[in-house]
Amino acid sequence: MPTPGFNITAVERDTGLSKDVLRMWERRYGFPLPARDANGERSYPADQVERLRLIKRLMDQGHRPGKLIATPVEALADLAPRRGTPRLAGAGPGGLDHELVALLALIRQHDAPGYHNAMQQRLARQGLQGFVLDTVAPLTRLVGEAWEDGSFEVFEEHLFTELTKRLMRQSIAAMPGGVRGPHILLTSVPDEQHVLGLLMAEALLALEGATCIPLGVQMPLLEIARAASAHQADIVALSFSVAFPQRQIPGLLQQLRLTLPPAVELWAGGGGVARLAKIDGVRLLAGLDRIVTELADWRNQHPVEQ
Amino acid sequence: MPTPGFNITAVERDTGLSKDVLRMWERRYGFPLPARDANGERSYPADQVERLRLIKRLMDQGHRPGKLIATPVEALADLAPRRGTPRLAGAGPGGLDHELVALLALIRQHDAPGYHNAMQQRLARQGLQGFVLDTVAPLTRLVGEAWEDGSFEVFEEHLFTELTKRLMRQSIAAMPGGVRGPHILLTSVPDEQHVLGLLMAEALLALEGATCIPLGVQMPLLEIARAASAHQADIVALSFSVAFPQRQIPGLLQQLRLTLPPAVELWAGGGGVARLAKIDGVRLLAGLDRIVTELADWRNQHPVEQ
DNA sequence: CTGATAGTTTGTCCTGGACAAATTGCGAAT
DNA sequence: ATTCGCAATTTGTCCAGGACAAACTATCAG
Repeated sequence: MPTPGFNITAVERDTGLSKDVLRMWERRYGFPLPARDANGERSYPADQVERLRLIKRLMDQGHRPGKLIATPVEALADLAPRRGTPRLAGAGPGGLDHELVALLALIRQHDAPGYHNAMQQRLARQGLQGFVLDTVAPLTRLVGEAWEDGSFEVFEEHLFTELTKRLMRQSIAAMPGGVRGPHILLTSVPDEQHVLGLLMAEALLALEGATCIPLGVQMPLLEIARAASAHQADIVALSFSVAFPQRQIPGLLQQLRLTLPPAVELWAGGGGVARLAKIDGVRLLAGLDRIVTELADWRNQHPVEQ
Repeated sequence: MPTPGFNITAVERDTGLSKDVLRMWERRYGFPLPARDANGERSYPADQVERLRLIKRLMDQGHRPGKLIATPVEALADLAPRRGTPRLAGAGPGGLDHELVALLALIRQHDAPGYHNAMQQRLARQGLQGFVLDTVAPLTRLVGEAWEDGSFEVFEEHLFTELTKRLMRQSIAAMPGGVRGPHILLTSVPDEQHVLGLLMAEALLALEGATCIPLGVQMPLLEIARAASAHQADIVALSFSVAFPQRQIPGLLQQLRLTLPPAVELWAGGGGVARLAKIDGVRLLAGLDRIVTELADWRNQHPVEQ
C-alpha cells in the first residue's frame, strides 16, 4: 500500500508555506512537483514535504528560496545560518552557559523528569526573577538557535516549551495576586502562538505587584479592545516572537492602537519587536529587563489616587 | 482619521474564514463587500468584520451561510442554535449544575481570583479525578455552549481556558512521575489548538500511573511519528475538539497510522471523534471515562515483562 | 415512517495574470 | 574604500473566474 500523498492543505499546515506560495514555487522553480490525484488536485509525496520543511527552516534563518530550491538535497543539510543574528558568543555572564547547555542536553535525551528537576533546582536557587532573566530567557534563545541550525527537532522544542511553561505557571500561581499595581492584560495576536514570552513577562510583572490578566495567545484584535474595557485594563501587553512575520507587526499595532481607548497603554515586547521602528502610541520593549523599568515609569506617571 | 480597513489576511485571521471563502461569498452573495484600496485590494471596514464573526459563530452551531447572509444584522443576534447537540438539560447528576453555572458567572464577571479560588476549593474537595470528570469536563462543555449562544465573549473563553489550564497543570506537576505504566505521548495535530482535553486526559492517565509525555498542541504528523520513536512511546494519544473540522479527522488518523510503527497504539479522543465511524488500527475514545478502561485493557494485553 | 434519488448549496481547488515590497547589484560621489 | 542612491531581480500576496465534489435538503415511492 503506497503512502497516500498530502493534499495542499495538509502541506500548508505541516510546512507553514501558504497554498499560494506552494503553487507559485511550482510554477516558477519546478519544485515542489506533486503528483495529481483523480480530480487533478495536487498530491505531495512525503519526501517533498520533508524537503519543503527543511527549506522553510533555512529560509527562516535568512536564506533565499531561489537558491535553496536550486541546491541539491544532500547539500542543504550543511548550510549555515546566514542572518545577521549575533550568535550566542559569550552572551551570558561567564561560565553560566555550560549549565544551560547541559539543560538542553537533557531535552535532547528526552529526559523530561531530569529536566524538570534540574530546572526546579535552579528556580529555588535563583529566585523567580533570576530564574526568568538568567535561565528561561537565555534558554529560550538557545532553543531558538538550536532549532535554526537543525540540531533540535520540532518535538524537542515542543517538549521544552511544554515543560518550561509548567514551571512558569506553577511559580506564577504561587504568587499572591497583585493589588497595588496597574491592571495589565497579557495576550498575543492571532497567528502568534508562542507563549513563553508572555509567561516570562507575567512573572516579572506579578513580582512587581501588578495585576495580570492572562488571556493566553491568539486574540483577535477587536476582542483585545473589548477585553481591555471589560477588565478595565491600564495596559495591554502583547508578545511577538522572532518567528512572527515582522512586516505585519507595525500595521497590527497601529490598528490596535486605534481601537483602544487612548488612556490605555499599549506595550509590545519579544524578539519580534527588537529592531522595529518607533510607532506612535506604542511602547516597544526591547528586552525583558525593560519591563521592570517601564512599570516603574508607569507608577511615577500614575500616582495612587485617593 | 478614519479607521483603516482590514486587509483580507487580517480578516482571515480574525474571523477564521479563509480568503477563498471571503471572496466566494462576495461573488455569490454580495457580502461582505469591502472597499478597495489604491491597489485595488480589498479593505474590510470593522463593522463588516464584526458581522462576519457573528455569522461564523452561528455557522459553527449549524446554520447555513446562505440564510445567515440574507438575514438582516439585527435579526442575527437572536438566532438559536440549530444543531442536533443535545442541550445541557440536566446532564449532570442532580443539582450540581447550579455550582457550575455559578463558576461560569465568575468568569463572566471577569473575577479571575474568585474563579481560581472556587476551583481550587472544588479540586481539594473532589480530588483530581473527580475534579476532572465532574468539574472541568462539564464546565468545558458549558463554556462551549455559552460560546455558541453568544453569551460568552472570545476573551471570556480565553480567560476560562487560561485559568483552568493553570489549575490542571499545577495538579499534574504535583503528581509523581509514573513508572509502571505505558509511555503515552500526548499531543494534537496542526490546527487543533484546544489544550484542555489533552490536560484532562493527562491528569487521568497520570493518576493511573502511566508515564505521560506532553508535547503540547499542533504537532506536524511526521513529527509525531519521530517523537514516538524517540520517546519509545507505547501509545500516541491525540485530542480533537468539537470545533475541529470532522471530515478531516479520518484522513489524518489514517495517514498517521501508516507512519507509526504498528506496535504503537493510536488513540484519539475528544468531542471531535464522538460520532466518527470506526477506523482500522485506531482506538476512538468516546468519553473521558473510557480512558481509564482502555488503559486497564492495555495493561492486560501487555503484562509486565521481567 | 423509511429510504432512495435528484437538486441545491457550499467549500476548496485550479490556472494564470498582475503588482508591490524586499533584496541585491552596481555605479557614482564622498 | 565606503557610502549612498538607483535600477534590476526576486519573492510573496492578491485577484478573477471557472470547475467540481461533498454535504445538505427536498421529494417521492414503497
